[in-house]
Order: sequence, then C-alpha cells, then structure tokens
Amino acid sequence: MERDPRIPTQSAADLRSRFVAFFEARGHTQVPSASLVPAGDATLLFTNSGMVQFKELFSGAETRSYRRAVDYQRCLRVAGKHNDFEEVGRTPRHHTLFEMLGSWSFGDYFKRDAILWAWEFLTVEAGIPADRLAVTVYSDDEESANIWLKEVGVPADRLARWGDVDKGNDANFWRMAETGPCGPCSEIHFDRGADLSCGPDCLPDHSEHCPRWLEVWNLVFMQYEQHPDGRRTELPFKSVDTGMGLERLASVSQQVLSNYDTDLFLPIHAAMRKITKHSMAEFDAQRFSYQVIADHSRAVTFLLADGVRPGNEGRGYVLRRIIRRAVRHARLLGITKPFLGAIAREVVAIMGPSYPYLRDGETAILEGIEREEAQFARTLDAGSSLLGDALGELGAAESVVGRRADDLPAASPTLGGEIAFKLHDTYGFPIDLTVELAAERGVAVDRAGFESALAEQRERSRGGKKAALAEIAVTTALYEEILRRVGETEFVGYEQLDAESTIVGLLRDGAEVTSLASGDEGQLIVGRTPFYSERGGQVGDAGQILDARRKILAEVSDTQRPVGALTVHTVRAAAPLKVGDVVAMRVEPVRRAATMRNHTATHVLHRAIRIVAGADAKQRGSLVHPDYLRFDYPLERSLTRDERDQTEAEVRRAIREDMAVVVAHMSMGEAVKAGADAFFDEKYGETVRTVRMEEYSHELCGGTHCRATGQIGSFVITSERSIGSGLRRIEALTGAAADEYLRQQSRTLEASAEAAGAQDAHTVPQRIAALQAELKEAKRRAKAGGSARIDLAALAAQATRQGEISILVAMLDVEDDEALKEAAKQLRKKMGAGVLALVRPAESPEVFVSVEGSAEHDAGALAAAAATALGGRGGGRPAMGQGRGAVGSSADEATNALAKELGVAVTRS
RNA sequence: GGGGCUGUAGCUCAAUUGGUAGAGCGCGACAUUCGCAUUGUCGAGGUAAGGGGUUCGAAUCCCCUCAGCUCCA
Repeated sequence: MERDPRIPTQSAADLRSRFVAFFEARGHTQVPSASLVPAGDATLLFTNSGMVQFKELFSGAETRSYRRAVDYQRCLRVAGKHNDFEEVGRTPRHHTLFEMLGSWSFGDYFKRDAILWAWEFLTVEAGIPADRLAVTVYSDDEESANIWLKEVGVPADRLARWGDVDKGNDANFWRMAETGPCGPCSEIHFDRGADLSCGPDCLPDHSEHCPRWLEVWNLVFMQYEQHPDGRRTELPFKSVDTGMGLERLASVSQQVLSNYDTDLFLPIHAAMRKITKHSMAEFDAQRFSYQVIADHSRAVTFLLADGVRPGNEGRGYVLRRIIRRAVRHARLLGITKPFLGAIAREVVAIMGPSYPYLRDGETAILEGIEREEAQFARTLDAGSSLLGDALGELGAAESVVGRRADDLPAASPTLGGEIAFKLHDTYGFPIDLTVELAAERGVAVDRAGFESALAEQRERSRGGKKAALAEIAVTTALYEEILRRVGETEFVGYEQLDAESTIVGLLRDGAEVTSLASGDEGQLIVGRTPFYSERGGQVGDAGQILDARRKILAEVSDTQRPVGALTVHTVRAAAPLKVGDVVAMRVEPVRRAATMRNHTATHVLHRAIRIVAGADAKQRGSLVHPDYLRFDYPLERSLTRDERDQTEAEVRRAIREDMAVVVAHMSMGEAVKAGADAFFDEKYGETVRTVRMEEYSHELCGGTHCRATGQIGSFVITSERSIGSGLRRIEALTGAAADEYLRQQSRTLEASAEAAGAQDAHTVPQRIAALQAELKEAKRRAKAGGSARIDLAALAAQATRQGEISILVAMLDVEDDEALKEAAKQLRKKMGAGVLALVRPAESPEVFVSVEGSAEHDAGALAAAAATALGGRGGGRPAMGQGRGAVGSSADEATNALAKELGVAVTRS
C-alpha cells in the first residue's frame, strides 16, 4: 500500500498513552483495564468489550464518583456471541485478544462532545488527514448527522446513513440486550484508497465487506430504553460508550495492511522466527501459522496473568484450546519442542509497560505454559499410537513425510469419520493432525463423517447449559427492572443487627407479586436491611422478619445481591406479607458472630499462609460460612506437615496478639498507596472499604468482622488439599467449632488407644504397627499351616496311576477357596500331569478340578457335574474348573461322584 | 452442565473376554567377579481406586462414588 506522507508513524504504546492523556485533559478519569475474567457476571465467560466493567452504570444500577472515564481495556473474543477463534490468523484484523481504547460519559456530555473529541483525536493527535476519514450515522439520527456535517465539516459524500431497527436492520444501532439501554452509533472509518473500492457507489461500509474502508472507532450513544412491549422511550440518563481498536489504529498510523504488521506483533514474529530460523520469504509463505501463534501467545499470556489455568471446562478449557492451537501451528512450522514460553516472554516485554500485572505474573505465566505444553505432548503421543493402529488395520502404506491430503489418489483407503471423531473426542487428538498423519501414510479421512459426529455431540450438549443460562438472564433482567424502580437497598448491618423497614418488593416462583401467603417461599426486598448479602466470599445472613409485637412473620434463610446493590432475602412466610408492610428485620446473632470469627480468621490465615508458603500464595477465592471457612490459594505442591503446623501456630499467635480490627473508607488509590491488598477485580476509582489489623493485614473487604483478632478464640485447620492443578484449598474452624473438633479428635484417639490396647495415646501408632505385623504373620502361618497340616506330599503319593497320568480325588479341609487353589498348585508340582479333583467341605462345598496333559478329561465338565450333583452349579475350561454345591449339601457326595466318574478311589487327607 | 476413555505389583503394561492375577523394568538375597559393570538363581511385593449388585464363580458384566485424561457447551 502506498504511504501517505502526511500521516506520522506512531508506536502503539504512544497511541495508547496519547489517547489516555487526551481525554484526561478533558476531564476524564483514567480507569485501569479490568480483568479478562468479569467480576460478578455469571452470563459472561470473558470481558469481550470495553463496556463490561461499566455495565451497571448504564442501567443506572450503580453510580460512581466520576462521570467521565477513559481507559484501554484488554478484551477476549473466543466464545459465545462474538466468536472469532476460527477466523484468527486468516484475516488481517481478527484477534482473540485485543485492546479497546474507550472514552465514556455516564449521564454527562453527549453526542456533540463525543464526536468533536473523537475527530480531534484522530486528525490532530494521530495526525490522520481529514480527507482520509469518513463517517456513518444511524438513518434517522439527524442530531449526529448535523454535528458531523455542520460543526466538523465532513462533506456530505463522506457521511453514510445506515440501519433501520424496526425493519430488522441493526446497523449503526447498539443494544446491550433485548431490553434495556440502547441507542444509535456513529462510526469513523479510515479510507484506505479508492483503488480498493468495491464499486462506483462505494460508501463507508459498516459490515466490512469493502476492503477500502476500515472501521476504527465506534461511538455509541445510549439514548433510549427498550421496553419488553416494544416501546422505546428516551432515557433520562444518557451515556456515551466509545471504542477504538488499538491494533487497527496502529495499522493506520503505521500504514500497514494488517494489524499483524504493527509494532504490537512484529517483535513476536521476530521471536518466533528466531526459533524457526525462517527467512522473511518463508515467513510470508507461512503467515497464517505465524499470525495464529502471535495472536494466541498474547491471549495465553493475558489469561494466565488473570489467573485462568488450563483445564477441561469453562474458561480453563478455552485457554487450553488456545494453547493447543498455538502448539499445533508451531508444529506446522516444524517446531516440536516447547516454544510458547519464549514467545510469552516477548509478549510480557512488549505489553509489560502498559500492563504491569503481566510482569508480576511472569513466573506463573511461564509455569502454566510449560505444564500445558508437556501435557499436550503426552496427549499427542497417546493419540499417535492409537492412530497408528487404526491406520495399520487399513493396510496403510509406508509413511511419506510431507505427503498432503490433497495429493492423495481418489482410490486411497479412508479412515472412518467415527474413528477420527473418537480420536478427537476421547483422546483429544486434533482432527487436522489426524488428516495430516493419515495422508503421510496414504490414507484419506472421512471428514464429513467426522463433522456429523461432532455436530451430533454439539446437539447433545446444548440441552444442559442453555436452559440454565437463559434462566439466569431472565431473572437478572427482572431484578434489574426492580432495581431501577426501587433503587439500591441501604445496608445498615455493620452497626446493627435489627432494623425497621418497609417491604418494597416480593417475588414468588421467579415472578413479582404483591403479597405472600403464610407458608409461601419467595424473595423479599426492603428499603434498608441489616442482613449482609453474600459477596466477597462471605455467605448471606439468615434471621427473622417480625411485626411490631415481635411476632415472627417470616424466616430468612439466605440473603443475596443478584444485581448491583439490590439486596434480596430468601424467605418462608409464617404469616401473610404484602408490599408496603412495615416490618422489623432481625439478623440471627449467633450465626452472624460465627461468620465474623471465620471472616476475620480468613484474613489472618491469608497473611499466615504468605508468611509460611511465600508471598505468591495470594488468596484466589474464599468461602466464609458460619460453620467453617474455606481458603483457596495457588501453590504447586501440598503444604508439608511442618508448614501446616506453622501456619496454624502463626494464626493462633495472631489471635493471642488480640490486634484491633479497624475498618476505614478511602479511595482505591489511597488504599493501594496504603498497601492494602486487592485480590479481585475491584471497581476502581471508587470509595472502598478496607479492613486492617495493625501492620499485620490490610485488605479491601466489604465483610463483617470481629472487633479484634482475640474474638476468633480458637483456630484449627481441618483439611488441606488440591482442588486442581496449582490450586490448593484449606478448610478451617474457629471459636467453639474448633474447640469441639479438637475435643472429638482426642476422644477418638482415646477410644483408639483403648481398642488397640495401647498404654497411652502416644504409643497408638507403634501398637497398631505391631498388631498389623502380628496379623500378617498369623495369616501367613494359617496359609502355610493349612497345607502343612495336610501332608500334600503324602497325598500326591497316593494318586492313582492311569497310564501316563495320575489321578487324585481328595477332600481338603482348608481355610477358604484361596487355600484350596494354593494347595492345588503345590499338588500339581508334586504330582505332575494328570487330573486333580479337590473338594472343600463348607456351608456350600467347593469343587476345584485341574487337568494337565490329558485330552480325555475336561476339568470344567467334571466340576460342573460334581457341583450339579450337589444342587449347585459350576464350570470352567478344559484345564481348570470350579463349582459350588447348594447350601447344606454334602462334600462327601461330591467327592464320591468325582471318584466314580474318574474310576478311582477317594483319597483321605 | 452433557458425553467418551482410563484406574491391575514401586514404574510401564498383559491376561484365550466370566473360570488358578502375570511379564518387563525396579527392589532384596545368594551365586558369578579382585572390585565394578554384567550374568544366573531364588525371593519379596496385590483390599485389582472405593462401595454396592448380578453369578456357582467378577480384574472382566451392571449401578454409585472418587481420581485422572479428553471432547462438546
């Protein structure tokens, strides 16, 4: 493409920081890039656009101290509605991970400022000549069109109008969901030159069909509220959400045709070529694979840094697929050794300055990659041998390296689609690898059969999750509507456990109602509540709802916050309740106190773990329940017995210190400066609540706590185990529960000591070891003694000779069927070839027959006949047979029958 | 959430498909050797992941639980 000398080349890093500075200078607060794992959104797998962390602000469910924001948001599109996974690498501008530069107005400025600033940034800061830009607006958005035409001065032929929502054309119209905030968009496109035009009437094309136009910036004006009945009304609270892909902007500024040729990717390609030793020509020939690897290495690095680990479900599975696809493409480039770690290092080097958390997590990132690469190598080995067997059965030819599937003759043998699918489904063997390896051995693969098997499985899988997700979406929408109507619930539970309030909403069976009858179960919403709703790992409060005379109206079993700060109590009504009633809310005090002990103990434990196992053992999740606490942290190994004891001792020491627990409110920035640990993706820029225990522990936390650590009382770890690769979980008890646990333990030990006959608790292990040795010895003696008691040599000597073979029919009174088999083995050694028929007297007598070196006799038949004679059954093979008579039948009869059949006398032992 | 596969000696894996649980490596002892390596002989080592069922009889068939691998969502 021809260079436009008017456009100054700028690095992606410069563009990123200029963007932030530009909007900061215009009153915007810089908000950090949020985690790829969305905080508190069950319907979303990954942060897939800039607006995810602001979602609650647009619906009015949440407010913040700022009304203008600017950010660069890492986004991932690999699953769900926006799924570019398969496109990545094939096109110049599809990515899994990308950065969205965003400017935001929450009920502040609207179309005019958004448009003027966007234009100014592109033409002045980025230096793009106005004649290289064009814009689009929604068909009937005269307001935006006028700003573009009259104020900015865009020529009429550089402005296109698109979209007609009511006729089903959603172009230039944005909506968050079926209902809720929505509005027109205005896009800014870069004109890459008329020579690329798709035709004479070429207009900026929003759908990207025309290579001439590159959409760089989308300005979304949230203007309307979409109601379920189809009406659209003007929003009182209008917002702006703009998003510009950094990779695209960089491609414009650096005047390259592909995002993959910008300085965001060039060093990654270079690092890869260093491994492959490819020339630039070879690189160009293999662009697809190089681009896949470059893209995926970025996604992998960010995902690992955000705490996602490869696994076989949910986010972990997506990460695994990305890593494996990258490895697969590296193999196409001839790389079979681990390489992704080196590439990830390069990604950290490029992105680290803008995303410091990548540097912090570098060790963990590299470990995660190394582990997954090794795991995939094992999978490929297992799959290769299975595939080899399958190909062998097809009479595959000798392997010819490099033979391609396309070059196979039409008459080639074909590997069934179901076999290819089984390899893929059960052994994780990638289909394109199957095709390639089969081709090398001259075998085609029935790809259509594979695809249909895959489609069938998809169909099967859909049933489960879809209904569940849809249900969440429906109830979420309902709660959002309630929240908009009644506003946030006031929480007064930090200071008091009782509060008077008014019922403002009731639900039964997932729908709003105006009253609950006695006995009904449902959800209750009030204006203010002392009930703590489940968040930050602490479970929701339980308690009662009372009337003025302290009569119980309802039992509260749980408290949740489904959306924003709307608190929802799960209740079972004991008396009729209706919206508007004034009630007394009473939190169960014992339960709350136990919960508080466990929550404060969780903070102490967190510090203790980091002291014992290292600072990297940061909290990854926790559950604070009245009965116990649960704490998850990353560690590649189990705690040693010593470390576990040390941790426990450290927590107890901190309890004895009786440190005051001090709660404070401050801005996020102040909290971070004060050294508070923020472990989850907090809402930045806002006032946060911090919980501090002197210099020992300082965390962001909304939970309820003890006044001082001494109130925790007791502490004991009850389990420490793995909950997945690199993740461990501790469960512990505090207060009376811990005391009770320890009491039970010592009681059990006392009982064990008594049962084992040990002098005292300390000698129980030795005592048990001694008993086990004794038991083993006794068993050994019994086994040996059983056959020793019976003189097997003498018995064998009494066998009747019949020509070449000996025949022995005997009754052996031994311990069990195992002893009978053992005796048979030894007799066989002493006796040589022949027929050996043994009977063991018991409730139901057992018959065991062994034949060696005789075609005349069938052991199975003999055993069956003898057992049948006793009303039982039996069988076996010619060399060996066994059976068992009915309960109460006579062993003598069986012996006699066998002796008669074989024509010999019974030998008595 | 819905599937597929696997779990047998310390390790890697067998067993005519329901009929006496084995092999190689590793381990121990003895022999060979000046010693090491080697080689030979003998030996120890099994709750067949755990539990239930069917059966005269289950590693094998059925059900449940647990763990690992894997696919789909």
